[in-house]
Amino acid sequence: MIGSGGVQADFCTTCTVRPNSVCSVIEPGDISRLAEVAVESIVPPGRGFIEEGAPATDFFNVTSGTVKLFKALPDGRRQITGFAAPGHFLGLAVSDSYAFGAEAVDTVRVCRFSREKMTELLDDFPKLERRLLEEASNELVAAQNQMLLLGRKTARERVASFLLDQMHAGLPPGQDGNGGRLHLPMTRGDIADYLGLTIETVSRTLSWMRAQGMIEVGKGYAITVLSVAKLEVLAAGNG
Amino acid sequence: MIGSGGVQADFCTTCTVRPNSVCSVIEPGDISRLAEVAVESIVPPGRGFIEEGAPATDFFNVTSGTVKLFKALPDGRRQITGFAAPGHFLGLAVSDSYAFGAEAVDTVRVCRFSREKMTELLDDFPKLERRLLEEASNELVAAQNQMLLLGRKTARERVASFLLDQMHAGLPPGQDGNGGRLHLPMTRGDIADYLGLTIETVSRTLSWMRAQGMIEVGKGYAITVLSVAKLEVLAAGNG
DNA sequence: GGGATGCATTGATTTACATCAAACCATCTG
DNA sequence: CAGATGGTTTGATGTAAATCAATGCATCCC
Repeated sequence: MIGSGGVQADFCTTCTVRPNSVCSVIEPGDISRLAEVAVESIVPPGRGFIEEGAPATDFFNVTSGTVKLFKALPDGRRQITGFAAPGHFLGLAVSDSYAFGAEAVDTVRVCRFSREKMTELLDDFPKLERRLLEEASNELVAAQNQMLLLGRKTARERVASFLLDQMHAGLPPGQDGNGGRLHLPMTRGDIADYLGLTIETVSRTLSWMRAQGMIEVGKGYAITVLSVAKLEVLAAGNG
Repeated sequence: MIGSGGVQADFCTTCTVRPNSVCSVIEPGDISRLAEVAVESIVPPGRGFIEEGAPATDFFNVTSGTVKLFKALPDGRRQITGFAAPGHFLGLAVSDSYAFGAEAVDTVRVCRFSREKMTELLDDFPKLERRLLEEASNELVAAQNQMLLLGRKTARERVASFLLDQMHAGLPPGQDGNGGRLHLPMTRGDIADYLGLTIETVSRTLSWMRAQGMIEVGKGYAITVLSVAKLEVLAAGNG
């Protein structure tokens, strides 16, 4: 385990109030059970807290910030398999070692559980197991979409799909956020590693979209989507 | 639902004896419960039985043969997200429509459950839910590996990884099958759609591997792996 | 202020793979 | 048997994206 340090609170307080968090399915009366197993950690930007291949000792529940999950090849090539937002659950491995690494993009708060105690919890709270199955199913759908993207979409289609995904991410379905304003805490390098492209191609594609009047690229990590329709045409494989 | 026809038996008989099948976690005394909800279908080669986007009415458990799962873009580009072998579970969608299509590669036998009755089963048999969670976790790991392959590996690395995966597929871990002999029921087109390549590139890569003495390409669907070591070097990103 | 440092952007060139095209070789069918 | 069909292989050419290479532009720190 890398970066197991970081500030630690006595108890995972935030995740009991987050909707969709793992802890939120526990009945209020049983919260004390949770206090025995859950510890909150604050992970600074860039710090890794799950190392690919290391013994899988803990489960995590993200309560704030953004986490990048990735796999790497021996020569350093990296594929980011997903960005985990608050409510997301990490470390659901059947194997006894982690199949992926995890690193904080910005400042991240996670709720940490030991795996063996988690097993006990699962036995006692069937709702929790149902919730995990639901989460895993959703991730599977996302993974299949990403395979289609990585295997068959062009660079422009990938970036368009990514921006559209980011607009809907973390929002209840059927809501379009705040007028296309996106924050995107990750670097161009992270986006490239997520989309199976290079930094240069991501940058060029964003520049091209700006020239087409589809987006505005602001300072820092701000991007504003000006035309969802144009991006949707692109992402679907037309345009 | 496409191709919902096909020969149907009164009851899913094969899946109760298959290790790792969904039915196998049901206690023998409760098999009668299962008989109420499970129906076996035989699906001929090339026939689709799950249509992407159609209402998700059923769950399936593959009991023999090989199924290809795929997603498609409007213009016809296709990505095969996985091949489902016996024991595999299909249709675990949270949404009310299927996120992918499924089609028989060779002759396939599936055990079909209605989703609403499946929900009742889940309530009554906690073991079943545990088994599904395990299955979903394994698929998630496979999906992450595939994302690394699609996003970051070269054509040679992809084909090498595929052949190695196929050698271990369906076997208990730590067993190397029958001397490198592989059957591969799918066409070059299927392999291409699975690896994010074209038919021609798959064919050329296999020819190259033959020329390198790594494999033998037999008639029909037979491929023999002559040097696992060479393939492993390739798949890891060296060579 | 004046380097460093760490992203991001833009341009020139290369290349791995796709595309286009032609055989090849089974199996099937009238 | 001839011809059609569907998958596979091999070759010639094209191109989208990678690579190589500057330059820009913040923030940080001495």
